[in-house]
Amino acid sequence: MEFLREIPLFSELNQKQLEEIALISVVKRYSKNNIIFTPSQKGEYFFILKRGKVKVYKTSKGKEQIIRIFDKPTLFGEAASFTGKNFPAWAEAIEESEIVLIPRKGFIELMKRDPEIGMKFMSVMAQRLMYLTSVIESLSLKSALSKIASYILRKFEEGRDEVEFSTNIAAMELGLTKETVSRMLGKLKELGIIEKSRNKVKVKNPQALRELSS
Amino acid sequence: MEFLREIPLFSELNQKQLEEIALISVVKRYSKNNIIFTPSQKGEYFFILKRGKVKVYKTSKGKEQIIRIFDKPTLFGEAASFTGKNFPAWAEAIEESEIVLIPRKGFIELMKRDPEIGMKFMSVMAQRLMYLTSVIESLSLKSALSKIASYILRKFEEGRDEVEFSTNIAAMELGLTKETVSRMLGKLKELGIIEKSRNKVKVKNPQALRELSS
DNA sequence: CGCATAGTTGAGCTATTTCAACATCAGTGG
DNA sequence: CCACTGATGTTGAAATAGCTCAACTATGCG
Repeated sequence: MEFLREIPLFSELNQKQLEEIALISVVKRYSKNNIIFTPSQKGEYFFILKRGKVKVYKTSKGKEQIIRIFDKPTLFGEAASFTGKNFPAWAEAIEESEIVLIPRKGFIELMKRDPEIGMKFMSVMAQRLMYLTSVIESLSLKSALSKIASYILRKFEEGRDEVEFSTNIAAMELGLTKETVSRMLGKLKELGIIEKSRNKVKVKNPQALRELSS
Repeated sequence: MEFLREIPLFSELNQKQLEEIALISVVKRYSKNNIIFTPSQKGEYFFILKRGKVKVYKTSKGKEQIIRIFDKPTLFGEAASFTGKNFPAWAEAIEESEIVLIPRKGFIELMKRDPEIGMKFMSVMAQRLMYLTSVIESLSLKSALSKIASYILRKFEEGRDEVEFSTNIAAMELGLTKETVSRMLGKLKELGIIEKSRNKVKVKNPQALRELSS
C-alpha cells in the first residue's frame, strides 16, 4: 500500500492508518475499454488509480468530451465519493489498469473509529485550498511585475526569507516567459526589494512586495 | 446559528448537524486590539468570525506583515485547527468582534458520532479543490482567447450549454480587460463556436473550445 | 573538457491595454 | 409611457507590456 503515500490526500497518514485503509480496500483490474464508473452510478467507492491509464469524460448528444486523462497514482471521482451522489462523468480504462477501490461505507466506519484520519484529510485539503486561492489571486493580477511579486511573496509567507526560485518554473506557473520573469526579477533587485543568487531569492522588503502585488 | 450556512464549508450540513455544532461551540467577544490567537498556540479551536473585523498577520524582526483582513462570516486559521499544530500567524480583532469557537476535540467527538459531517466537509472541499484547479489551469494559459475559451468551457462543463456570462466579471477573474473579453467573445462568435446574447453565452461547439484552451 | 540546462540581454514584433467615444439596456421617477 | 441615469458592453486607434527570436553567459555534471 506504499504507493498511497504518493497521493497528497494520504500523505499525512501514518503506517497504521494506511494499513487500516488497505484492510477495507480491494484492488480491481480493468482491461482496456472497461468502464470504471458512469453517471448513473452513485459514489459508493473511492477510486484510486494504482497503475495504468484512465480517461474521464462526459457525453452530450452522443459525443464524448474528454475531461481528463490520469496516469500517475491519483484519487479520481472524489467529489462523488465524498458526497455519495452520482458521478458527474464517465471513467474508462484506456489501457490495462489496476485500481484500488475503497468502499465509502467502510471509509465512514473507519473515520468513526479513527476520526484523526478525517482530520488529516481535511487538514491537507484546507492547506491546499488556501494555497490554490493565493495562486489564483496572483494569476489574476494584470502586470507581470505584480504576478511575480505576489509569487515570491507567497513563498516568502510560507517559510523563510530565502526562497527557492527557478525562473523557468516560475514562468510556467505564472503563464509568463522566462525572459520576462528574468527581467522583472532584475527590476525587483534594482529596487532593492529582493536579492538574488543562482537559484534563490532573498526578500529584503516584503512590504514593498505586498504593495506591488495589489 | 443560521449564519453558519453562509460559510461554504458548513453549507451542506442539515439543521440537526448545525445544532450539534452549536451545542459544542462557544461565542466569545473580542474588543479592539484583543489577540485571538498567536503562533505559540496550538489549534485547539476552530475560529469563526461572526461579526466584526479581524486581521491575520505575521511578525518578522518586530515588524508586522498583514496577511489578510476578514470581515464577513468566515472560518479562519483552519489549517491549524484541522492539524492541531501551531497557528502560522497572529490574529487580532481590529474592531469589536464576535467569534464562534468550536473546540477541536469536541469536533472530533462529533465526527465520531456523526461521520457524515466530516464527509460533507470533505465533499465541499473536494469540489472546491477541483474547481480551483481548473481555474488555475485556465489562468496560466497565455493568450486571452484561450483563457476565455477555457473559462466558458469550465462553466459549460458544470452545467448547461447556456452559460451565465458577464463580460466585466469574466475580465476581473481572468486578469484581462473588459474590452479584450468583448473582442474575444466576438471572435468566438464569428468562428461559430458560441452564440451570445446580452448576459448569456451558448456553447455550440465545445470541442473547438477545448482545442482553443490547450 | 564538452555538453546540456538554466538564465540573461537586446531588438523588433504583436497581443493586449488604454483611452475615448458610443451603444444598449434595466430601473426609476415624473 | 417617456426621459433620465447608471451600469454594462462595444468599437476604434494609439500606446505599450510582454512575447519571440537569437545570441550570449554561467553553471553544473558525466
